[in-house]
Amino acid sequence: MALSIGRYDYSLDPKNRLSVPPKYRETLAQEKGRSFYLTSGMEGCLYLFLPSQWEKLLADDLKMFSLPDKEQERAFKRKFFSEAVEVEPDAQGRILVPQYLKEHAGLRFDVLVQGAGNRAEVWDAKRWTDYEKKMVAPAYKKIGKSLEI
Amino acid sequence: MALSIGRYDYSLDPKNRLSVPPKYRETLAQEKGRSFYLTSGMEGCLYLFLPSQWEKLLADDLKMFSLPDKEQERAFKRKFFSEAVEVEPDAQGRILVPQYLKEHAGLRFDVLVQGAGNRAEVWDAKRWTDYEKKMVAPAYKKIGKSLEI
DNA sequence: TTATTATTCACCACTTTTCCCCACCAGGAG
DNA sequence: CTCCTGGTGGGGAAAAGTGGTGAATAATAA
Repeated sequence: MALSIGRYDYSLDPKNRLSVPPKYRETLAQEKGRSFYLTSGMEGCLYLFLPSQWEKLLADDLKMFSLPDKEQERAFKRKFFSEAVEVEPDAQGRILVPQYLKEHAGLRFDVLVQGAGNRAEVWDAKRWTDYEKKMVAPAYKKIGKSLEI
Repeated sequence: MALSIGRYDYSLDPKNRLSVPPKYRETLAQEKGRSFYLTSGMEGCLYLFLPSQWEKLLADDLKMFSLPDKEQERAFKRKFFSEAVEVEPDAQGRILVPQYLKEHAGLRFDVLVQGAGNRAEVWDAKRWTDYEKKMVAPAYKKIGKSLEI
């Protein structure tokens, strides 16, 4: 399965359109579906999945949906499915970001699209730099002691 | 089978007509039946099924409803099925919400139609935000920690 | 039964939003 | 320089959301 890597700078235009890196679009063209799956992510970003990545997520990770407490399970599913959308790039390779996801990620004008392995992530530029300073750098230093690579 | 995802804002008009998202209507058009199935749901919302989703519910021998207490199970099934209606969208893509279901979900003017996997759900806007604060956020926090995403 | 009132539903109409397409500009390669 | 690719902006056609009217049907009263 295709791995999402790399970092790309884009701008979100007044119509909430966001360019997707050509490499991702190429990969998309080789897959069955024609749309990405966009949804809210942790730490205030958005997750962007290829169809194959999305399928895998549903098949593997979400087994944990089955919990003893069905009430909580419903609550989690509601958030998960309601915030996800299918987004098909236009002829220029741009996807449309729904208003509620734009707000979730605090997207303004400068936006980052970056690979994160089994998905890509969409970040507001400022939010990313803040997050990197506060979380990524310290964590990198700390967990380095127990990582093999 | 079609997975219901995404979030859409609509208004319930004075005649209790409610728009259905175009994507759901497209899917409906590709299925055998021409009607959705609408009934009362848990936590004060309404469930909206595509024909295929509804069929699956019945085909799985109704195991979704299974409870330790069989009398309670019967009681719940009775409510679920007696309150279910077939609703066919009109030329503008709106369905008619029966008065008793409107009351069950406390629908006022601002209404949400959102995907929940094996169904879509109809929520009063205010009721959803309250539910999200009280139930969704805690569940997400709890379950999210163990998820890889 | 008939007349009258209420309700439903198909159709029409208006406004806003969406989205498809074209155009422009910048940077890099040939 | 010229061609090509990729990012960005905008205009206009089409679709979507919403409200309303009137005919057909049902319900009720005389």
